[in-house]
Amino acid sequence: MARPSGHGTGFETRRQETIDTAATLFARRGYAGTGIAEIGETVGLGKGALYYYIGPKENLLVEIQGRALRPLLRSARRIDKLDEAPVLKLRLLSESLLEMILRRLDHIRVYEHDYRYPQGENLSRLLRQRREFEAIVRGLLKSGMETGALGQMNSQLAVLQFLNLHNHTYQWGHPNRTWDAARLSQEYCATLIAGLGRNGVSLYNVEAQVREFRMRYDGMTLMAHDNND
Amino acid sequence: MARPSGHGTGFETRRQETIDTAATLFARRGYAGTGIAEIGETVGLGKGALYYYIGPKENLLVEIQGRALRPLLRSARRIDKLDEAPVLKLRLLSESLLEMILRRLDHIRVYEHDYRYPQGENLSRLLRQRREFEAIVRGLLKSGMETGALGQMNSQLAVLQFLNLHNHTYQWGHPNRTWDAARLSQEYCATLIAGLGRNGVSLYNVEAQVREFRMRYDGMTLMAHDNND
Amino acid sequence: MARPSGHGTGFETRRQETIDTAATLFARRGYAGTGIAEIGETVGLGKGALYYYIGPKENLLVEIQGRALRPLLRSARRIDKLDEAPVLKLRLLSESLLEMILRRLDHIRVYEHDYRYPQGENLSRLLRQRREFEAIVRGLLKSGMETGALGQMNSQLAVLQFLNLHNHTYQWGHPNRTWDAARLSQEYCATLIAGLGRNGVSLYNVEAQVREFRMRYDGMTLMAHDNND
Amino acid sequence: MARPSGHGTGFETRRQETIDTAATLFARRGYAGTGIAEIGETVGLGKGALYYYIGPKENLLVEIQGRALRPLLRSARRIDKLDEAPVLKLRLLSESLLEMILRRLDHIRVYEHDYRYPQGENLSRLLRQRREFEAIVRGLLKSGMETGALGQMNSQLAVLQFLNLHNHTYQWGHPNRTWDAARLSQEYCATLIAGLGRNGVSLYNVEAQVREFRMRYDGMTLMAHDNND
DNA sequence: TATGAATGAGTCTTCATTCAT
DNA sequence: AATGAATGAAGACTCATTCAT
Repeated sequence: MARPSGHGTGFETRRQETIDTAATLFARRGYAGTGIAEIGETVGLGKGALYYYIGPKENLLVEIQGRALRPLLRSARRIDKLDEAPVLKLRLLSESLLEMILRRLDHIRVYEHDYRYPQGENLSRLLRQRREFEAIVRGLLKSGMETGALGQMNSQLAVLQFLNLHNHTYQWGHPNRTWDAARLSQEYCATLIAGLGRNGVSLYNVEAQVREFRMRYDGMTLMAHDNND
Repeated sequence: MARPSGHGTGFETRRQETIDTAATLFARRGYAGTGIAEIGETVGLGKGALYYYIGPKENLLVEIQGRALRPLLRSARRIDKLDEAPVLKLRLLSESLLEMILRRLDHIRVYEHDYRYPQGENLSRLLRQRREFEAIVRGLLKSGMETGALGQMNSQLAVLQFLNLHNHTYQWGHPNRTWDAARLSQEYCATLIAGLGRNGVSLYNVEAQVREFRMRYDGMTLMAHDNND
Repeated sequence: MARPSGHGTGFETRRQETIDTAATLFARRGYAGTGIAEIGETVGLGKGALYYYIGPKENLLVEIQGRALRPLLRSARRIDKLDEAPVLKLRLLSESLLEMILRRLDHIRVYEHDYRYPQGENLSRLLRQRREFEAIVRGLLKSGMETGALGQMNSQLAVLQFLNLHNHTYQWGHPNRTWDAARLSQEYCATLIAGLGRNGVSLYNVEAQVREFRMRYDGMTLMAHDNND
Repeated sequence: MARPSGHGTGFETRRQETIDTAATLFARRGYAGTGIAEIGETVGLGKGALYYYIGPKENLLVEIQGRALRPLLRSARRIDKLDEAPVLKLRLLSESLLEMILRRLDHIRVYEHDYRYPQGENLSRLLRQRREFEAIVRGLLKSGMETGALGQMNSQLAVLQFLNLHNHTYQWGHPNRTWDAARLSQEYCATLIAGLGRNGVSLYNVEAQVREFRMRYDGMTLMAHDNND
């Protein structure tokens, strides 16, 4: 936990490399099924050094889950605040979520499978973040219904379908998959809008909105990337 | 595997109880995170006795996965052979799948999370069954498209959405949930039919078909229950 | 130990069969490496029944060692009492010993390898018998030297060579071996007589004595066989 | 097998000490009858540390057997290549073998009793080495017969007697025994030469050869000692 | 006579973690 | 910044033994 104050240049780099490796291995064999020694060998560090960089094993899990959830929440909040039509925001959120899932397949898999292991504050932080994300999705869906773009329905049922459709994608995705985040988002949202809407809101309608939005905010990225996640 | 020939009356009962317990514990803490000793304590058997009933730990996993997959495949095959409209069959399959998921939440969770642990023949059997189930779903979706009930689309993308929507439900379901399998199936299928269809195939249409089918085959159960699953 | 008094007809038969089986298995995988369960399966008895016939595992070892040592001692004593030339008696003892070794390869191997396992009275009886056998050999060797048939030498050294030569044979013998006990005995004794003697006592001399002895005591068996060993 | 690359100074020392201890214990109670825990306690290492030094239990057996067989084979090969009379070479080999047996009684006992336990490559290497040693002995015996120093006889029978006489010595030897390797070798070879020879080749002949050889190759050691065995 | 069920100590092995250096 | 050494609890699994029936 409390790391010694001063660290050399390479420290953070090494640390992040180690977390990367752990994510790959945890995804492959599960958190409980992966040994600290294996991680050490893969990154080329002795067991002692591992503890210098990471501390106890659970930290790895916390970091991995944080890497998935933190940027996701950040972009969800950013999108939520946009002054756009709810369905458009849903569509943007969907793509953002799928980008994360496809880009960090390992992390998501670990997050989905091994979220039972953290304990105490780590666990409650995790659940808090998860709930906030869901709340944003629920809010957008409700707004969509209020504007009439989506048909009236139990909002929890709507959230359920939105998240099922998106989150389970990690079970299928391969990095070199045919479909990228944009395409999948388009498909999923088309299904959800037409399906939940049941009133003929055109797919092309939303996609047109998306294109128009992108022109306005050219270059703006809704996903948080790289080093600051 | 080859259990010693003769066994008393209580043997199979005890054995099934033990598998039940294991399913609960595995669902809670994961396969790798649950100790044999813990299972023993919970069912009230010493480590030795556990091995008498079950053999190696992996057997528990195999049994649990079998309990989920075997009856699922059985009802999928049965539904597939019916001489009915593809979309109706999809709706029946959906309900059958959700029934299993809700009735055996523990088993499904174990199946989804710990399917990497079995090895050799156990693993390949698992994958074979999984693929067969998917193939049936894909077949029905294609037929649905051919009859025009569903819009034309990449069939893999359709399978993906069908399974995501259904399978991820285990992450939400509680036994005392508001929604039962019938209700969820109705919702999911409405979404998929309208969403994948994109052409106004009426929801009520399918549900009417379902009601009519149930009248004809009154009492017939498509889910395999009880002792033979 | 204290077996219930009355036993059915088959009891002793079954018991001996079980010991046979144990000897085979112990020879193959060692005493410590062979499980009670394995023995039970091989003879077709449940674990409970095994205890009815045999009692604790160590009994098997004691029985097996007894089966090897008891008849050996009996014939050694019988030969020792004969009123014949010492070297002839050595030759007869040699053949008797080799017969036992070749006929009961399993038992001898168990006896040689696993004699450390018995404890207490079992162990001391074993050692007592072993010493008696050696004493007889030593006595005969000494007499042979006194009569001048063998050269003078340290008698312990002579015993050592006699027993090494014979006892180690179990490591080589196969049931269908080219050489039978008579042939091996002839060879070994030729070596020992000429070797220990170092004075030209002819091999043929002894073998002639053997032939002549056999004529006189035609049909008499020096080895104790079968059920009474 | 593949030990992690870097190891401190004490590592190999500790490791060898552990193997020493294991040899003593295995000799006393057998491989299968000796627990890892017992070895640990005796050397003063926890179970974990034991695995750090040795790895799986079988490694101990392999090391012990190697310690006996490797130097034996090395000196056998060296002796075999000498340009001396076959019977002299046999006599040198005999002493070399007895030196090993008396110096490493524990190891030899383990080697003779527990050679069934290694598996796979370990087992086949063992058997290969054993056969090579026998082949050298057989070769020397045959040469001895060809030169007329030994009488004609079945060579397998000669090997049998040579090895029986030598190898079984481990059952008798104590470190503080009256007879050392040189004396025993002299005795055994005298017996074998006269016994197998049956033609009056003088014992003193060979011993004279030995003395003369030792003068020529003064200080040369045929046994491999120390750290490199 | 024989069995099925149960036990619990014991088997070898692995693991996360610590710490002196 | 990193390592080699050590620990000890826990891992899965086996085994000889017992006993009610």
